[in-house]
Amino acid sequence: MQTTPDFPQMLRGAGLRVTRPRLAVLGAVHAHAHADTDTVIGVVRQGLPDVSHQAVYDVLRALTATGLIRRIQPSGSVARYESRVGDNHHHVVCRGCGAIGDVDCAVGHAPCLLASDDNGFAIDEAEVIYWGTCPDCAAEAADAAPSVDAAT
Amino acid sequence: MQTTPDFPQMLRGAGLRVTRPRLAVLGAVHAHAHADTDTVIGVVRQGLPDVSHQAVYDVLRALTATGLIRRIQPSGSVARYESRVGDNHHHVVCRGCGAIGDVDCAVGHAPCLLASDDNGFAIDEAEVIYWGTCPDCAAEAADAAPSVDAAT
DNA sequence: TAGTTTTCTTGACTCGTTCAAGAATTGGTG
DNA sequence: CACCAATTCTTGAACGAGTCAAGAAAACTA
Repeated sequence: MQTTPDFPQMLRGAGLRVTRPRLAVLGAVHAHAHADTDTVIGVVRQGLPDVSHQAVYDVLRALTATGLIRRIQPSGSVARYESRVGDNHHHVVCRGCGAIGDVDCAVGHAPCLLASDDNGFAIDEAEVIYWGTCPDCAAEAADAAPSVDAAT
Repeated sequence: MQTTPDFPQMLRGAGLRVTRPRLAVLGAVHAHAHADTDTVIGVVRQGLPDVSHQAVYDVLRALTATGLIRRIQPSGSVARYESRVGDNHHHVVCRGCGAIGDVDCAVGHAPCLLASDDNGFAIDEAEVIYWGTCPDCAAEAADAAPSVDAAT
């Protein structure tokens, strides 16, 4: 675990100018996995109170385009960002609260890249989303309905 | 291939009232796979010109909730609907034009349901989206840049 | 340090979708 | 066949994430 990623170096390496908003956004995404845009704006403004939301949108797009961060967006959710890139991992999403967790690729390396019939598409990535219920929501549901009977 | 699915029967079976907007929406989704809401509205209005967009939204939600149709929404796309349900198939999405194709589950039956580490989530579905380039967009790209050189 | 280009600020705006209240329709019952 | 209650549809407004556009500010280059 790198305790202090060299953000300026990362930006330069991606061909991007090093600016304070960009450092702040990059830092925010590294510190808060799966944060949505609003959360990123909030975190960024803790250090740079006057950053415009537009700047954050621009930066997030630039970072995503250069591969420094990854954008994920499960159905029914707003855009979220994470700093784990290049390792082809996937996500579990809770149907109840929308919580997201990381999941390493299940079947070895790049299993799903082999579709049974690719319709002539040139496939370059397989994105997997596991839908389910997180422990918290499961406990809540069990609490509300402990079992089939036992209700007044 | 069923040429004439019994839509009224399907609605009743799902515990829904049989109304003209619902029959029209169900028919539209069956006739146009992966259509977005706007397309569905357009198709529905060919037969029922005065249906409100709100009714279509309501019906699509009701049909999705009862499992008669499925809603898919790749990142950066609006909501789309399809009538293939219950067979756990997946999708290829073109990065260029957003075209969607169906893909049968690659590794047997329910492969991806086994995540390497489920974070304590109770997983009930694995959704796979293959990202790539459709034949049309590939041809267009090849046309614009036939090879590395050969440009003036 | 000056110049050029990229990036950020400000403010308005779009689009898909949802909310709310009342009118119309459906399916069941006498 | 007529009536009733519940559901569904119409109308019209509203919301929120994200985008567009123009000018000011900052970052790299020489």
